Order: sequence, then structure tokens, then C-alpha cells
Amino acid sequence: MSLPHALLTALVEQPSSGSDLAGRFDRSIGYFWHATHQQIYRELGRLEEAGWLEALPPESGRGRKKVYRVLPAGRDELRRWVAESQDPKPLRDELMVRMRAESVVGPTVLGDDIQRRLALHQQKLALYREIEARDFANGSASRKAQLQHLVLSAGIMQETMWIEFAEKALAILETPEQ
Amino acid sequence: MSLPHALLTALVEQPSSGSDLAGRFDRSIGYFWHATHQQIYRELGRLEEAGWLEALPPESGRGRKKVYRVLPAGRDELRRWVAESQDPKPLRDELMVRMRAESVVGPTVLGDDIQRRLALHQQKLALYREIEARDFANGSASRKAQLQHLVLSAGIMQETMWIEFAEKALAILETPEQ
DNA sequence: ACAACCATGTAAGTAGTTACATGATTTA
DNA sequence: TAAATCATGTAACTACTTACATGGTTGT
Repeated sequence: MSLPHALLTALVEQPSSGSDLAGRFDRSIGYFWHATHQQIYRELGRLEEAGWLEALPPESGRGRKKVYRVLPAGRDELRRWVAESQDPKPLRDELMVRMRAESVVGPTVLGDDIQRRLALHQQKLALYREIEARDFANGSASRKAQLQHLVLSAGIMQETMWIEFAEKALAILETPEQ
Repeated sequence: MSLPHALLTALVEQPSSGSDLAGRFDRSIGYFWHATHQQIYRELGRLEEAGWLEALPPESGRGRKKVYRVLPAGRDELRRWVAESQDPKPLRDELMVRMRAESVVGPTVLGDDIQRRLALHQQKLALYREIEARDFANGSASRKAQLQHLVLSAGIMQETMWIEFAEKALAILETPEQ
């Protein structure tokens, strides 16, 4: 279960409010761990309850945002969790189910949807490459930068793979049956 | 939601009982869609309720296995679903969270676990290549065979990518800090 | 002051997980 | 005939999703 630890990580990097976090889970962190604002608020409550976070006193009278920061116990928990061994989660790839279904009840218009998604993945790849050029132009000196670059490059590899797959799929799906 | 359609696909390919399906979801189908026997039995009940499946009369007196086959309505539903457009599911990659956490609270022994998982992925890749050599040795003549080969090759690409990633990660994690 | 939006939250529902139960069949 | 295993199933729980609610803040 990673959501609490994804939040701890995000908050170690930068103390934030729920809505700040929701924003970050739509961008950088969200590229490898998605969460909605409902999940985030609920989990922040639990983490505070567990004594891993504290809410900073509402600053400058503006009674709106509730900014959290990670307590030492939370840092310890995060360090413990990172070192924990985990098995790879069982896969669930909806598209592969569709491909296999197509192969037994097809032909269908599955190709249309793959075409559409191909465009999405090309966009995402372009975005990742842009981030890479902006944030990791030089030779990634520190260990921290190297690890963060590696995470980004995993995203790039995945999008590249997806695009390759989609192109192969289209080649098969769009070839008229003999 | 793909489980019902994964089951329909599996049953179009081959009418089966719940436990047969559980076995197939540990092998071929399970390589891209995981399901436990509890999910399978529950869902078979729903699909029969919906009129998409029927249970064959228990054959030859052995009152044990309940074999299902797909009814025409189920085939129609499957064809409809394949052509439906879907957005890519938001990612949730636990390992990437761990990498990013390592980068802020590390160094930890994360490398040990990656080493262990690297071996698992190498095994899986070897298995996929074996299946490929056995089932798709010749030039994949029919459309059906081409699509099934493509699904398998997606698995091969993914495992290959994972191995590449793990090796890069280990190179960083095992370099002593300057 | 009114509308639009922002930040936080509640409620209800679904998919998937984990632990346990029951009867039927095979094996020692 | 007792033990082990197989096939089917129930129950309780957790994570995630979708839809809605409330009160505070900003802009006109």
C-alpha cells in the first residue's frame, strides 16, 4: 500500500496542503502514482492520527489552507518502508484483454481507439522529454538527481514502448483479412 | 472494468469451470490480467445471472465441476466492449514511489530488493521467450495468431524494460556516495 | 453583494484481497 | 476409512471511484 508513503515522500520534499498535494499528484508525482483529492484528504487525516505528520498553525490569519509537515516518526516510517521487500504487483492490463478478445470475436473497430491513445502517449513522451531537457540537462551530478532522473527515464521508456506496441498493433488491425 | 470481459474471452476460447479458469488466470491469461478464484466464482455468478453464460449440465454424473460456455448475448457484449473507447488507466507504480523516497530519505537497502526482483523478471522473460519459440516459431500466419503473438511480445518488451531499469538502478544505488 | 472558484470534506458504491468454510473426490 | 486435496463458495475488509456538500475567498 503506497499512498501513505507517496504522501510522506511528497511532504518530505516540500510541506504542503491537501490541495497543493492534489496538484502535485496531477503532475510530477502523478506520473507514477495517481491519487484523487478525496484519497489525499482521507489519508492525511490518518497520517496525522498516526503521529507521522503535523498540521502547521494556519499562517497569517488566512484560515484556509492546512499545511502539513513530516514529523521524525514519519521519516523513520518512510525509511523503514523503502527498505521493505515487495513482490511485483500482479498485472492488470485492460488493453491486452481487449487485444485477446479482438482475436476471438473480431474484427472490430479497436484500431480507432488505439490510434487515439497512440496520440496521447506521443504527447506524454514529448512532455517527459521536455522535463528531462529542462531538469536534467547536465550530467546529473548528485545521487538524488540521478535517482530522480532514473524515475523520469522509466516513464520515457514506458511511453516509448507503448508507442512501438501501438504501431505494431495498428499494422495488424488495419491489414484487411486475406 | 475488465474482469467480466477477461472471463468471457477465456470462455469463448475454451468453455471451462471455475477452477479451470483459476488455473488459466495463473498462466496464459494471468500474464496480463490477474484474478483470484474468489473473484472468478463471484463474477461467473453475475455473468450467468446477466444471461451471458450458461452452465452446461454436469457431465457423466461426476457432480463436481460446473462448466460454463458463452451464450450469444455474451459474445455480443464482448464485441461491444472491445470496440468501446477507453482512457489509459492512471499509473500506480509502487517501485517508483520507493525510488523517489530513497532519493530523499536514503541511502537504504532498496538495492537488495531490486536485485531480488531483477532475478524474478529475468525468469519471466526466459519463460515468455520459451513460449514464443514454442507457439510462434513460424511466421504467425493468421490474424488471430498475429494478435496473440503481439500480446506476448508486449510482455517480452515489458520484462526487457524492467531488467534494463533494474540494472541502471543498481548502478546508482551501489555506487558509494562521494 | 453576488457569482465564481478554492480548499476541505462526507457518503455511497465497486473492485480486489484475505481468511475461512463446506462438501465431494482421490489417495494412502 | 481416514487424510489430503479439489471445486465451489461466504464473509469481512481495504483501496479506490464517483457524486455531492459546505464554507471561505476572490473578482466584478
